[in-house]
Order: sequence, then C-alpha cells, then structure tokens
Amino acid sequence: MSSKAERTTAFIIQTVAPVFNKHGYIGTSMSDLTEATGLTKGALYGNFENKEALALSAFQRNSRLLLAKLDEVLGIKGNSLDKIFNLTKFYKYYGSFTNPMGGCPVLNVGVDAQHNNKLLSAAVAETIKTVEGKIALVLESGVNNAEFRLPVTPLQFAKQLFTMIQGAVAMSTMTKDHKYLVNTLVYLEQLVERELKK
Amino acid sequence: MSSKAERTTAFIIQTVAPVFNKHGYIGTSMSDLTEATGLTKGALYGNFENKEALALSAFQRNSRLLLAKLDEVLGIKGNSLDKIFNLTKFYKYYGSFTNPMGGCPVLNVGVDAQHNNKLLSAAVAETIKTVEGKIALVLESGVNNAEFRLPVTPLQFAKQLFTMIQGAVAMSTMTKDHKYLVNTLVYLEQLVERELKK
DNA sequence: GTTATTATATACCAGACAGTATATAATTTT
DNA sequence: AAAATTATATACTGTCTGGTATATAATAAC
Repeated sequence: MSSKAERTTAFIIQTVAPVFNKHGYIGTSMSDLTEATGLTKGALYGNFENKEALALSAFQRNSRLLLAKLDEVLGIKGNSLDKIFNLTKFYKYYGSFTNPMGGCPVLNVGVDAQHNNKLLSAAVAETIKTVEGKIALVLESGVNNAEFRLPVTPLQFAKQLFTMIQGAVAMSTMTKDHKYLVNTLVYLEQLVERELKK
Repeated sequence: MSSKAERTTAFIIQTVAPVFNKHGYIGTSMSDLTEATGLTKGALYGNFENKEALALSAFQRNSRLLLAKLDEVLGIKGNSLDKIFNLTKFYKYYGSFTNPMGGCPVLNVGVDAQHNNKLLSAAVAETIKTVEGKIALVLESGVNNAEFRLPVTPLQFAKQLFTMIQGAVAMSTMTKDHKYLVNTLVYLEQLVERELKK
C-alpha cells in the first residue's frame, strides 16, 4: 500500500496534467493548480520543487500514458500489418484518448515549449523518438518475417508515417474539425495497403 | 506618402509580430513589446486598443505574408503540376521564410491560442481554409485542362496535401530537425508524380 | 496512545502583469 | 511660423505572479 504522501503526489500530477496540457506552461498559473486540485500552495510546493518540476511531471505522465497505449495498440496478437492497422485505427479516434488529458501532449507541449522551456521541449523530442522507435520495430519485424517490403528503412518509414499522423492531429486540433484525422488515417490505411502488401 | 502615425503603427506590427509568434499570446508581455520596439506603453496603447488587438494584428500580418507568398509560389508561369511542384519546393525550405517571423504562424498561433484566445484561433482556422482554397484552385484547373485526374475532389486533395505538409512543419518544429520537412516533401513530390501523372 | 515526523494551510514577500491618466513632445494644418 | 491636433513618455494604478517562512494539522513510528 502506498503512503498517503505518495498518493497525494500522484493525485496532484493527475489533476494538474490536463491543465498544463491545455493552457501551456506559462499560461498555467499556480493558482490555477490550487483551484484544480483543491489544495493550497503549501501542498503543491511540499510535493514539487517548483512550477517547472510540476509541468515536467505533468508532461511525463501524459507521455507515459501515450507510450503505454501505443504498446498496447502495437502489441495485439497478429502479424505486423495487423498491428499497423490497429495503430491507424487508434489515431482515427485519437481524440477520445487525448481529450481527458487536455489534448495531444506531443503537439501541445512541443509547440508551446519550443521557446519557453528547454526541459519540456527536450522531453517532447525524446517522446517523439520513442514513438518512432516503437513503430519502426513493428515494421522491421514485418520485413524480417517477409511479410512485406519497405521502400526505405523501417525507421524512415515510421518517421514518415508518424509525421503524417501528427499532421492530421495538428490540423484537427487547430480547426477543431475531427475530419482531418479520419480522412488522413483512411488515406494512410490505403497507402499502407498499396505500398506494403506486395 | 503615409503619415508618421501610419508608419509607426506599421513599425509596431512588424516588430511585434515575431515576438508574439515565438512566445505566444500569454507568453508575450507588454514590456517584451516595449523592449522590442524601443517605444513606451503610451505609444503602444495609442496605436492599439489592447494586447489582444496587437496580437491579432501581428498574426494577421504573418498570415498575409504567407498567403501572399503562396500566391506568388502558385502563380508562376506553367501548368498546374509545375505550380504544385513549386509549392513543395517552397515548403522544403519553409524555415527560411518563417524564421524571420518567428516560426510558422499557422502552427504556432493555432496551437498556442486553442484554449487561450478565441479570436486568434478563429483567425488561424480562416487562414487554413484560405490556403486550402488556393491549392484546390490550382488542382481544379489541372483537372479542367485534362492535365491530370484526381482520386477525390480538388479541395479534399488540397486538404490532404496541406495536412501532410503541416505535419512536416510540426515535426521539424518540435524536434528542431529540418530533415522532417525535406523528407516529407520529397515524398510528397513522388506521391504527386505517381498519383497525378497518369 | 504518546511522541516524532511529515504534510498541508496561512500569510506574506518582492516583482511583474495589463492597463490608464496626464503631461510633454512631435507632427499637421492653417 | 503659429495654432491646433495628434502621438508618445512618464508615473501610477490594483491585481496577479512564483515562491517562501512559519504555524498548524495529520500521519507514522514506537
């Protein structure tokens, strides 16, 4: 059983993460966080050194959730192509996953932090690399099992795929129009079908 | 000849636009702007009603510059395919265009303003629609001149194209890695070649 | 159950925030 | 060039910022 203190720390991160993700690092004030948690500054500063540490923990939580979900999505039984199609299916309804955390953490924090917080923007870059690595691994095993061929290296293909997906995430975020996600991922499914299944 | 006042207003917008684009609406303080312009609060508030009006003018300037550039890029002599390839060439080196304005205004403001400023985020959505319209127009004339066929409507194809381009912009912005732009646009050139030239 | 320890609440900094009233300086108009 | 107008500088609001010192309350150890 975790101590009361540990549970409080976890509660703070969990409550604070969507707020940071929505309003950005500078756009979130400590009083926003006391309001959201129902705790006081004393409690927040007792559990975290400062605002930056809080924001970093918040992003890391969202990032960890995303990466765990991707492990689940790419870890289903079946061949590599099944896994890739499960990935496109997941991103088609990405909003239902990211809404509770206040939007896509990669996009929101990645853009928000670029000139405002080096720690955060480095953490985002690392998350991106990790995601690409996970996708590349699936593609690589598909190649090794002679399931399909790739026109480029698995990592390069993974990067290309993730770039297009994040493009759809960005466009639907900026326009508040879900269709960008659906249309792009339907397109990517066709592309994978055509490009790999031969 | 423009009046001194008009020139001052123009100078403020021009100086302030990259600051807002880099640090975001909330991330930019009025004192950042007095520092950047060398003017005082009196001057800024004499020319603009408030911070929001200033930020909106700043985005509109960057947006107008982008749209004008796109008109130039898509307005070259030649057939529609030449124009599309000129577009991919432009975005391949998009950084040299956006660096002076503090990054891609669509991405930066679009993500920054989503929960912080309705006016700004509406302006971004409008800019996106305008860009898509410009690309669609070129595609449509290509279809009408029997230059190529499209698997979907011109507007839908334009949206898809722009989504992928903005994905590359987002990825290279977040990772500070220019390769995402180059690789994606090389890929898009092949895609256009294959998909349309038949 | 009492004591030692830890966690949270309260009250408080000094500085920064957007915005304003007014005085002064620069530009237009005549 | 003088007068009328407009634009900018200065000095000042009240409010909010992140952060801290200390008192009080809750938990953990004995």
